[in-house]
Amino acid sequence: MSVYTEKNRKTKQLIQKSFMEILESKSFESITIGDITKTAQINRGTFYLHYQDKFDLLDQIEQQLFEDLGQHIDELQSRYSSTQTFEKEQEQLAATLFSFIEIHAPMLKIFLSDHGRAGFHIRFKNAVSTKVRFNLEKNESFTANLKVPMEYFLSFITSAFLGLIEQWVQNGLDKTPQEMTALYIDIILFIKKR
Amino acid sequence: MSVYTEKNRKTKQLIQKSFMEILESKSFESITIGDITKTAQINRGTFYLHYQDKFDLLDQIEQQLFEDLGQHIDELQSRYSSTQTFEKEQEQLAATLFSFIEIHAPMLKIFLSDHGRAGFHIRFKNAVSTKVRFNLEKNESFTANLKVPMEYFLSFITSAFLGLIEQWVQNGLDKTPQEMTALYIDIILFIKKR
DNA sequence: TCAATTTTCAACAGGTTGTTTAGTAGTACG
DNA sequence: CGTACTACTAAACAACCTGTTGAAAATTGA
Repeated sequence: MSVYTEKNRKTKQLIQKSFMEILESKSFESITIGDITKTAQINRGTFYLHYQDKFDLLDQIEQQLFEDLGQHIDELQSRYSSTQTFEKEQEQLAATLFSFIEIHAPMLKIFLSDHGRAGFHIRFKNAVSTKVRFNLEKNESFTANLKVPMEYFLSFITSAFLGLIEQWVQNGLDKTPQEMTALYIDIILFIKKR
Repeated sequence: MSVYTEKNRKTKQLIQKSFMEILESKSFESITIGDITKTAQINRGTFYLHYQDKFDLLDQIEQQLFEDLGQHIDELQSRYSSTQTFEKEQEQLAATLFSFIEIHAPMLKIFLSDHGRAGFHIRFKNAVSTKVRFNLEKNESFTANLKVPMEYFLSFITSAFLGLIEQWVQNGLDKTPQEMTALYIDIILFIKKR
């Protein structure tokens, strides 16, 4: 029984790996099921035994990514929560995000590019927003002093963060996650000083 | 002669209008040339007399949008340049951008959503970045004090701006461009005070 | 060995693409 | 007026991709 499950899992993984491979040189729009199964060296019909279509395939990869992201952040929260200042915690959150990005950089580079699927940056932003919102709302003085609607502030700050990520990934990860965190703090300080 | 040119122009416009119309209820990926020509009530072959394919069609609409954006900003620059402080000028630039967005909101709402084409937000960001960079580099004290690479700062700030735009458009333009400018300033002030 | 499961193979109808060829309607101009 | 030009139409074409099917083959379990 579990050998069947294992075989099933391996084929799905093979399909995903081949798919991501092709995605580096071809846009999602122009990739056909035939392209994928040819690379994976499996029958075209086999693809349909595992996925409804190529949208379903991408959906599942995306969902896995967002789940991983959530878990990565939750782990941090439970470890360091309330053992340090609010500012330090924000910094820690930033560092966690950057290290997550580093791990998944090849995938993110594609998904954020024009080879990916429309709207990914929005879905990614929402996934991050949920976590950031939770973190910010823990601090009462923060929410009390915020004069603008939370949704606008969240969209502002997570997009800004995503901007750094995009530049970083586009530059081929020219910095370490620690350097990126420092860079992020430097920008905030620069804005404060002006 | 000009009657031919005019007819040609009108057909292209009809195709573009029909295309944008369909794009509200169907994603770019799933739209066929047949969908477009059926809505426009023209022969399918006629489409190919004006565009290479649906990618070419979207490219031309996008390019027009970015040209308009550039012109909109350039106009502002030539009118108010150097007659006010750097900060006021930045504020003016923000206001100009928000008013441009308001005009093109229906199109932007689609292009930034999952009905659009992958990578649009990057291309849009680049178009805005070019203009913002020009504006920032005019101020020597600004560039002198900036410790982080300009590309990272630009990506950070234009993405943040794009985040506000996305939220605004998604909220169905619940504010005026003036209110959005004020909101933008409030966020900057909030970050400074903390 | 026999049954269950996964994958393969070939074929199918239906749809989309981009091109072509021939024909129609309107316009320009000597 | 008549000829040439232009935009568009209509229909057909091969090539390709889709998602599904039915039967067979290969792998694994008991």
